[in-house]
Amino acid sequence: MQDPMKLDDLICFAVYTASHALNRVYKPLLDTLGLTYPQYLAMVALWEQDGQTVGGLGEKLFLESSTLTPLLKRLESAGYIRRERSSEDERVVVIRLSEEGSRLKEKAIGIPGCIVEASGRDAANLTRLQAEIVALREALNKSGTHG
Amino acid sequence: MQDPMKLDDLICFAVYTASHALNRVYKPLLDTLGLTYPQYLAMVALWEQDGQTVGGLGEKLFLESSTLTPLLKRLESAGYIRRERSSEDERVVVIRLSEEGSRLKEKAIGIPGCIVEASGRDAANLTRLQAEIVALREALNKSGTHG
DNA sequence: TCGACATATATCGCGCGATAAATAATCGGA
DNA sequence: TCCGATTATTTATCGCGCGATATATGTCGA
Repeated sequence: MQDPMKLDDLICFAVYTASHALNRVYKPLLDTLGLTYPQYLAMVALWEQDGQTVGGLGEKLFLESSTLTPLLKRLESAGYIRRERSSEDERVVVIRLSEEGSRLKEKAIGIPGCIVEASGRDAANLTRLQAEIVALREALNKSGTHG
Repeated sequence: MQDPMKLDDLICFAVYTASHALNRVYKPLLDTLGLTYPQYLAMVALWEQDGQTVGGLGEKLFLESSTLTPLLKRLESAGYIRRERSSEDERVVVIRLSEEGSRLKEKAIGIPGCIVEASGRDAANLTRLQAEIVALREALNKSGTHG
């Protein structure tokens, strides 16, 4: 039997380094928008559906509110979003895109295409891989909650 | 044509969240070893081949010396490694496992199996996915160096 | 042998991300 | 009305990751 502890055979190492590689491709693109990678993902979530709550965003992005709150504050001080307490339920904070935040989507619209190109694969191939990675994520998340 | 800006369709989002999911599975396991995730990967690289240089490790792990040096210093102060300047070339720093660092492998040996189990897949399936993710990483890295 | 350039690592500064734990405010039901 | 649950914020801590720069050493050629 082979050594189970080979770096290049670890799925975690593959994902870890792929994540960095993606980050490096994204960085120059996101720099022009003044966004970090997680901030970009939060903006994508908001472009998709404006007016989400902090908790709702956290569920989508798999982030805790203690991570999200400072991140959202940075987006607010950058002028891309507003944070408003809901009048119906004062515990809840609703995130709304500002004009500038909405407009930013136009500048970002080409980014996913750049990534597809950099991946050197066609869209269908990438979609299939993406679905497999999501399945892995789901299995891992499930294993955590079960014990 | 569909909106290219859907969160759940972005490969980057899949990788980003899968990386987090992995991290959460690893965390309790690594806590018992006193290692962080990147530190664990550095140790795996060293268990595989002791006596590597800082630069060599950086190439394997895709990390700059400005990231690696502090990380290795933390491993050194934890007592897992030693950092020794090469006598042949005084510019080079060679990393060697301490006794304790070598022994740590025994405590870590079960971890990859835990991850496989948490993934809910058989080893062959996981190996195939892992290879695909590596291929993605390689393509992305290549795209960066080419321009 | 000297000087210019290359290489290997370290240092510094920066900001962010992530977590845990404590706090506060609010909601809703018994 | 009170108590547990929910939602978000705050605080403190830590490490990662990068770019730019510094330092020391090595190398090669004139």
